[in-house]
Amino acid sequence: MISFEDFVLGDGYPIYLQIIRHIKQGIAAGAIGHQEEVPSRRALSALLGVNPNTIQKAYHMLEDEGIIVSRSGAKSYTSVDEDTVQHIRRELQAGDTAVWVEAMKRLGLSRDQALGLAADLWEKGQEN
Amino acid sequence: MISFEDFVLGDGYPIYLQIIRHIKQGIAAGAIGHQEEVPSRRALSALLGVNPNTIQKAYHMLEDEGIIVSRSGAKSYTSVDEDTVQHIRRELQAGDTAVWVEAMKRLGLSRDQALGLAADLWEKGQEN
DNA sequence: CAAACCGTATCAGTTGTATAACACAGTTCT
DNA sequence: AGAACTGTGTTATACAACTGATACGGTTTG
Repeated sequence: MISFEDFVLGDGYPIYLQIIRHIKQGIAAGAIGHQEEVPSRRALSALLGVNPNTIQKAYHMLEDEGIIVSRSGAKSYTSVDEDTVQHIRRELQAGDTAVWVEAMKRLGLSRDQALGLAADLWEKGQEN
Repeated sequence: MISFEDFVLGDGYPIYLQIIRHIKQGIAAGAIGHQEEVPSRRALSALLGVNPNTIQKAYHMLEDEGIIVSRSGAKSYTSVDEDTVQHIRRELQAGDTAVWVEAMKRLGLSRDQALGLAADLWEKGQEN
């Protein structure tokens, strides 16, 4: 069963996109595997305090990407082969990093200044 | 006069927040100084192809932060002392970097893996 | 079988963002 | 003084995101 323990609702960003991202992150990090049970729409909506429709929207889009398989009436499961994992991993890693690099460049930082700042902030948080 | 040449409207992110960010980035990078003229609401709305009310909302919030000074009827100017510049610089640099570091940690990357990925992507773009 | 769950669908309502069309008063400049 | 700008404010409209409530039929389990 996929866990939503460390999941906290962000501010302005659409909830359904946050959920999609959370699951993709879990897959990329290896915390979520193949044929793993997904929380039901109702259960997750109750846990997060959001509307079931919002969860449905997120799951539906994940199903369009082939990451989730749903059968009417039954529980939903993940469906991630090795190619999918690699694809998601590249998508998230390279995407986020490119955005950050662009932001740092626009702020006028040099490569080493930016990397130094990141290295400093890495230690401030816990773990890794 | 503040330039909006290299400014392109993004996809889903609110336009008024993009405008606020663009001006703050210019100040943090040193491209925008003190007592610099800000494009009029009407002129900028025509240039970007958005509604004047959207520009007004962005300028109004910048005025609340003390970054812009507006006198009814006259042109608007920036108002940024050294403390403000430092504050904005920290806000943008540390904020973006903290978000990126958190994302990389959640993806299961080590510090060196993340920094290596960033260093690679830094070269791919132009300049700096 | 029957209860309890599940996915799926529809409807109306609220909020935030953006558009559109104005109006009014203060300023700058010729 | 008068024209052309400026900032400011109002109202109505549109759309996407999210909420709230409800319903239907399929699956699972005791």
